[in-house]
Amino acid sequence: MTDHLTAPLTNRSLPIALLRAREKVMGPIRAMLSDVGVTEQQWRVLRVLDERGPLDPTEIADRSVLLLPSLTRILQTLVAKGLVSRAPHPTDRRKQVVSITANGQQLIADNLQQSQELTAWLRESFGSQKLDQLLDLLNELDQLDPPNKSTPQK
Amino acid sequence: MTDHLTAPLTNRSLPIALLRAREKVMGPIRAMLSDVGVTEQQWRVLRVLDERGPLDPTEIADRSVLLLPSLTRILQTLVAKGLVSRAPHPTDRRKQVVSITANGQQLIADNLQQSQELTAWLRESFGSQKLDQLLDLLNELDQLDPPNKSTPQK
DNA sequence: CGCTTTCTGTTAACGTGTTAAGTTATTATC
DNA sequence: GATAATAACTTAACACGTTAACAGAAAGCG
Repeated sequence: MTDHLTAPLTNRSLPIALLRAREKVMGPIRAMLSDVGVTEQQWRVLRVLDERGPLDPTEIADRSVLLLPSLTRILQTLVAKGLVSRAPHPTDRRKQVVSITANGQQLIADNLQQSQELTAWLRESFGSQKLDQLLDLLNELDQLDPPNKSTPQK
Repeated sequence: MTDHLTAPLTNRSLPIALLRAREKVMGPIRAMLSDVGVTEQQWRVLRVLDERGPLDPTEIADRSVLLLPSLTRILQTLVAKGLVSRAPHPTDRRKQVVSITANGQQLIADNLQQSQELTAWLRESFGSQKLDQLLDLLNELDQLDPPNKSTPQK
């Protein structure tokens, strides 16, 4: 075995800690969603569209934390399921406008309560204050600039 | 659009915040690993084996936060690359013993410094104290029991 | 001992993550 | 205003995530 005097042990690794935490909170949510027949990612897209109204794919991808190639496939699935619809953008023919359908809204309405119960469970068992603290730290972390591999100076 | 008076906005959702944070810290690491020709998951497996010595697949999966079916494929790849080796378990013929090879150790040695630099960057730019606080919160979150879908009372 | 149950790992199938390349449409430049 | 960048997707290819089904081996039990 190599010498690890200076190697951060994997159990104190932020990437792994983030993975485990995500695993913990997503487990119950996935269970709920599988009953409805949508994946976690499809649910995120529906939620975003329901929250913000019609959007173009690029903005959907950004808000639901998906890459465009993934979103392309997901939208195809959601259209096939009749949960969203697409229309050409009025002025820019490269773009599309994606909207949630009535069926999509219904799916959300049908599961929102259970979703909120899971959120409430988390807030109770973990502690409201600590949860907010955690969210603040994560959001703050997200504001960081990635390490400069020769700072883009265009 | 549906009424969202009670729906937690996605930008205050813990699962999404965890995703974004993970994205932030993994970006630079992925860049480093792609130069070496191993994926993030393969790197995790190698790190674990290097840290703890030979292990059976189940424990590797647990420690590197992978599901067994994924690990099965990853180990096949790593064996093919000559970075790990497998041997039958001495007493339990269901099990295997997976070890990192000299090449695997060399790969880690070659990249450990850069990996640590990324960790150091994170600690500096985010703040050592906040990083520890974040890790503590995440680990604590991981200790929670999932919501009781009829508490397992065997 | 024979049989069921549990454990360990694999395979299969489908959806997503990630990178690279390709298409069509818009914008910038000379 | 033709041409070279850019932008908004899409497609393709490969790896992983997730669930379910499966095969072999060990444990529990009658």
